[in-house]
Amino acid sequence: MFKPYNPTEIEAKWRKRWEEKKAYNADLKKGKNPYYGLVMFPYPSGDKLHVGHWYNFAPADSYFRYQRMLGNDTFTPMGFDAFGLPAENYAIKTGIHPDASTKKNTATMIEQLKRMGCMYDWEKMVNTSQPEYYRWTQWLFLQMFAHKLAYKKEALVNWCPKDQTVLANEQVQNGHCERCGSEVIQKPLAQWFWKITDYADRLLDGLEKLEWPEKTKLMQNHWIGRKKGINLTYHVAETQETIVCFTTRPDTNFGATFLVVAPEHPFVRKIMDGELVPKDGSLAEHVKKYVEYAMSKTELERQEEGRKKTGVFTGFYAINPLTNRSMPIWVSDFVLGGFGTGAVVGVPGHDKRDFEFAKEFNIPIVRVVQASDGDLSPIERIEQVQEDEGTMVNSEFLNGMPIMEAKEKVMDYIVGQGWGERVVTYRLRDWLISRQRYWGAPIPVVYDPEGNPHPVPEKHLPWLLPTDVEFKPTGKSPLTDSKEFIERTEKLFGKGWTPEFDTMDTFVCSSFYYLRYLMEGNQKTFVEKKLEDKWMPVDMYIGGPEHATMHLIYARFVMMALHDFGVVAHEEPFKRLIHQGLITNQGAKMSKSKGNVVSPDAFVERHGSDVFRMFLMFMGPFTDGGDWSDTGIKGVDRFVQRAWAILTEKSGDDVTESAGFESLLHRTIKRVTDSISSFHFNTAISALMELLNAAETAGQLSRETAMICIRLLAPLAPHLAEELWETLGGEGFVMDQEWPTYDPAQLVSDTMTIVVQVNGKLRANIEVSRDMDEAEIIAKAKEEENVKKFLTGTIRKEVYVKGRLVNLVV
RNA sequence: GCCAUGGUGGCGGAAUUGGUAGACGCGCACGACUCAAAAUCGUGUUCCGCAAGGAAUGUGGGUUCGAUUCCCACCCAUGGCACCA
Repeated sequence: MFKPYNPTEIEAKWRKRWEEKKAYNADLKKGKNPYYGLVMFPYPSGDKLHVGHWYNFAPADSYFRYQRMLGNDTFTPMGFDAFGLPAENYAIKTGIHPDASTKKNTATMIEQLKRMGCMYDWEKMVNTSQPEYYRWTQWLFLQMFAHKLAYKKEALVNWCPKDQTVLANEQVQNGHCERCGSEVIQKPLAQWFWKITDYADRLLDGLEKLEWPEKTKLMQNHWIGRKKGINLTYHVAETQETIVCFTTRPDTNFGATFLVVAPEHPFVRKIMDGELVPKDGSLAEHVKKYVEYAMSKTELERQEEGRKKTGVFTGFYAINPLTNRSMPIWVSDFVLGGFGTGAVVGVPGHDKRDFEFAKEFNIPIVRVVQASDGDLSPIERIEQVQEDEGTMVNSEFLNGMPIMEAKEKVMDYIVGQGWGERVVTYRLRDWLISRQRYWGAPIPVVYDPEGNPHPVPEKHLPWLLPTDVEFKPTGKSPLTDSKEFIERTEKLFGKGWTPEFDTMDTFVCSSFYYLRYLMEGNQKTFVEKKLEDKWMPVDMYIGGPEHATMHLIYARFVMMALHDFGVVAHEEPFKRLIHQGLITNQGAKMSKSKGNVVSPDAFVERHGSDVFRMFLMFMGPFTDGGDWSDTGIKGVDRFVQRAWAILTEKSGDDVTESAGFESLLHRTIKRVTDSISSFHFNTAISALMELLNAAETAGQLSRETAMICIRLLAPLAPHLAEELWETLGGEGFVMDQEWPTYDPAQLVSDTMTIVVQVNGKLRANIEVSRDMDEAEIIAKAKEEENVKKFLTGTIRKEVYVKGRLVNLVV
């Protein structure tokens, strides 16, 4: 009596068996072919798991199951990135302690994750908010401190005067507080930094060896932003002053006609203070007025003004050493005080911003690069500004050289003359790790009565996060409230000693979690070297593209630093990386605040986990994502039921398939293999659907073929595959079986279909045997009725593509 | 503005060393089963046309016997960066 497939009952049965047999618990010491498959660990939000999580985790699991069937000892751990702002905000709103809400949320999420049927090794779970984890976050800080990679300095933070709190960049919208709308101000605060800039070159050069999406590598490249250029020193005429300008294009310096300094530049300060007086005294007043105006502008006002250039002449001139030309010195806010040297040399013929500025204030424009089309006319319109390529003109000894060659030549010359020095600049800035927040790992630092920082000795770790704290914003770090924290510090270090009240950025917690998974019961060291050597780097890391820069740069930096400290053997944490696409709902990212979060629970309840995860994979390529819609889930449900029916009811030992079917089976093995290994689960599923359709037409399957089909299905529908495997008498778990291989000889058939075109238009299909030669095939093609009909006039050309088509041109 | 990625039926999507565009699935239509409905199964389904045939992969051009695929220009969408010298 045929029984339809009942997912609820059967999925529960297999999950129980997997757990009993510890099928997913990797023996980190024994594994011979280590394969470390990792998905970015989730934040345990109150929204529970949504469809987006499933879209990320389930296909990743299918990929790792496939790796396991290829014979790898796969290790796929899971954990929680549990510190962070949402739990703290929730606490402010409801009074529920972040630790309580986090624990509740993680418990729920673990249950949900287990229902997915993923092969996570829960014995190795980590939770960054627990002392046994964050002691290592603090240990990392101590290492950074000991190796002089941690330092304290004043930095500006986004400050909301009404809410009395520091805001993250994402909480600032157009210069205003996201919650109350007040204007956000920049407030200086002494904070801890990690010197990621020391690693800028290595972070950049290391990208080459990584098998990451090119897009992601490019983003990191821009983020680090290495620029090679020169600091050129200009003398200010009739004074003892000099102004240093950074430029990456010294080759165009014969075309320099002005200098611009930022309003914050010391030279401007001297004019305002009356230390330097221009010949025309009234100019000093103008400078003063302009600087006041520029400094008062808010971010918002600057944006509104767009790109229109403003500025004033200072009354002073700089001398270009190359040409001896006097160049007027201007002040303008398009030059940034904090970048480069805070002064730029204006070459309006070959830089668009300089051009706009020169046009605005009638400064001469000189052409020193000939356009690639040979244009040598004066530059009058912005389209003529030649920025990228060309040949030098009007530049004495550089004339006739391509710009790259001229650049090297002129730099050597300038350095030789002592007018400047080569420098490399980076866009990357040091990592500010201090947060004036409660829900994070306390920075393990204490201050002596004189205010000097001292690291908390390792024996006092974990340096516990106090619990006697109010979460209400007061304008200070919440830990300032804790009596216990202050008493603890005085008791351990002495009277007058105070703890650091800031906590660490959660990106610190997530910068090394992949090492903490490799614990194997060991909690005594940060990471066991043998295991690290064996399992790292992560073979495949899967997560969202929003982490392309921050998390993925911080993790690389930390790994490199740990390597230099002698803690780990490898320098790069993630060998291969792929980003899943984003699932939106009505075009928007799913979030509780927008109220568009789709829960997977009802679908899983109704169709089972296998159907739901396959449906997500069938939607389209994994890297694409898409807008959520449940239309079509029925098709996958039907597929599962039909697969169950055919494989259990219509397979037998005494069946022999047709040659055509056997060939299809081998082509399917190839297609499924290729699809899964390139994360195109959608085409893997459609290939299996086609095979099933053919099997239905054939009526019966041999047992051998059925067992191949089940193995192909196993990574995609793990529960169903186990049940089928058992029903058909397979030994052990199907996920422990070998992945099927195909016979290349089966991929080609004896006959082939040749397409016949006349003038490029399809007119007929002919079946020919594989051994027919070109002349025979063309002759056969010409005999087709529908071909003859269109062969009017003489044949001018006959094209034959082997095994594919004939095209007759008349 | 710059950089990156993409644009294919009613819908999700498939197909690229240039060679039958629309696989697979959804939806829809018709039919079978049913008192009926659901479920299931079968047939059809890019558009225009009764048909023969023609048109069609964002738009316009180009290369080619042949272009979704290569080249040029443009439009649109998404993501990232943004006065970075």
